[in-house]
Amino acid sequence: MMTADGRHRARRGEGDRLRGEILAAAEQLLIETADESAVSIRAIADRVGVTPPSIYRHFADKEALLRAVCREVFIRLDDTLEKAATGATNPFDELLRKGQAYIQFGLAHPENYRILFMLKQTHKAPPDGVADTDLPGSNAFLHLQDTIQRVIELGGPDAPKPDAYTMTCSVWTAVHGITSLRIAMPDFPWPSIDEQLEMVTAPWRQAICPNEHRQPTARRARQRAK
Amino acid sequence: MMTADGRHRARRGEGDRLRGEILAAAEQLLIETADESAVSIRAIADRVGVTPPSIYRHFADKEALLRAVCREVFIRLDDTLEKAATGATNPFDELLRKGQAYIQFGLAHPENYRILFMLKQTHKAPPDGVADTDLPGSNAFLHLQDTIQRVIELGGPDAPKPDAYTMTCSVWTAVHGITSLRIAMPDFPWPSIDEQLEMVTAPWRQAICPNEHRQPTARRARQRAK
DNA sequence: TGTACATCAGTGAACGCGCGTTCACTGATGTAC
DNA sequence: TGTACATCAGTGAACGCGCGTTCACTGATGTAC
Repeated sequence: MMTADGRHRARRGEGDRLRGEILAAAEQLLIETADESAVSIRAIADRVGVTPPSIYRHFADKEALLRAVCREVFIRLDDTLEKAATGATNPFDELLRKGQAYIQFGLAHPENYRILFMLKQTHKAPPDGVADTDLPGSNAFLHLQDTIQRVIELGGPDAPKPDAYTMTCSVWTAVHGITSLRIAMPDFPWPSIDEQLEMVTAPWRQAICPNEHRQPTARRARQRAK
Repeated sequence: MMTADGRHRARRGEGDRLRGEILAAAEQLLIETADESAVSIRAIADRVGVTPPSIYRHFADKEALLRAVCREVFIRLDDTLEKAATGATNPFDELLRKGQAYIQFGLAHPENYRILFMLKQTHKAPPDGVADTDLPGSNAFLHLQDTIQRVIELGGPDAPKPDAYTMTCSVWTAVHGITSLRIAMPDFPWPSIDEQLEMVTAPWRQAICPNEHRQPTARRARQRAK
């Protein structure tokens, strides 16, 4: 028997092939249509070239499928942030790079970002019996907390020592604010992202690294790169 | 002829009565069900005690209805912020109060907040021929910009003088981040809102009012209130 | 004051649609003899 | 090497559902004479 569009069906051991194609198609649809409601079981099946019921051989229901998509996107987000961090010259620089990468990731894949952080958390609920810490989303968070811990330790003995966890939440919250508001209101006359990041971080830089001179972000980054 | 649930229908001049009831029902449904998809023409009509087609005598289509709901919510948000500002002892205090009120407003009416700032901007597009500045949403923004202008002027001659518009966007973005991430992920172990606000504003307070002593927000507020 | 009439707010039935999901099935693939 | 058989990935048809919207209508309200 052939698949609807002429592909041969998966062999015995290849059950995961279609599974992967389904996930890829779901993500593709999210990106292309930029419309969560366009991502239906039927549309996904269509895109893969398969009939809707065959989805159910790989996912219990739509909910489980979306949960799997979230998992993929979380992993990709974490990867992106970690890659962005390599090559940083110091923890503060690393934090800045991660922030920029986070925003760029969200703006480049707005509907993916949307299902992670702008919808009800249903899709993100762990399947029964899986601890929160096993979720790929928390990896990105823990990695960020790492960076921030090092930023805090960077400060001189007189610098304020905020709680790393609270500060991680605040940083996340800040970049999420920039990202999600732009996704929701792309037509608003936003200032440039660099301006916004500079405005948010400038006094922090001052407070945490009080012995450095205040300079525009971009200039500092360029100087460090030398 | 009587309405479906026994109310008398509106008299000639009272066309706006049902209109108002429809808007109220739509908002009620958003709040109660906390589920945008539960707000259908049919559900709204049911709630009002009227048949679905009668909605169309008051709104061209569902889109127009949601636009009207947004308008109402924007007005209420602006009111809430302005009320929160009265009684502030200085511009910085005013800004803080507005920030707190904004977050509380969002958390108290999460689905209302959601349709304003977490969905695609379709509902918020002005009807043809209406300038952006006529939208009630921009009132709240302009009022906030006012406050921030005064905060900036509060700083001594040596304090940094950031651009008021950019800074307004940043403040909005910051409180939106706190609000929307909590709405999307209510089960995350967030720090307290006060902690988060303090963490975001502390270095700013330092930078803008460098001649004041740094103190925890709450303590300062209490002292001022005396 | 009484009557004929126009208005128009709201009705009731129906439309076509796309959705998630189910069910019994088919037939290519792999395996045992 | 050839054949009978079990497996199970994917099919095709159908389900019931709630949705937004349309249409011709009804009958209470207000008005003109």
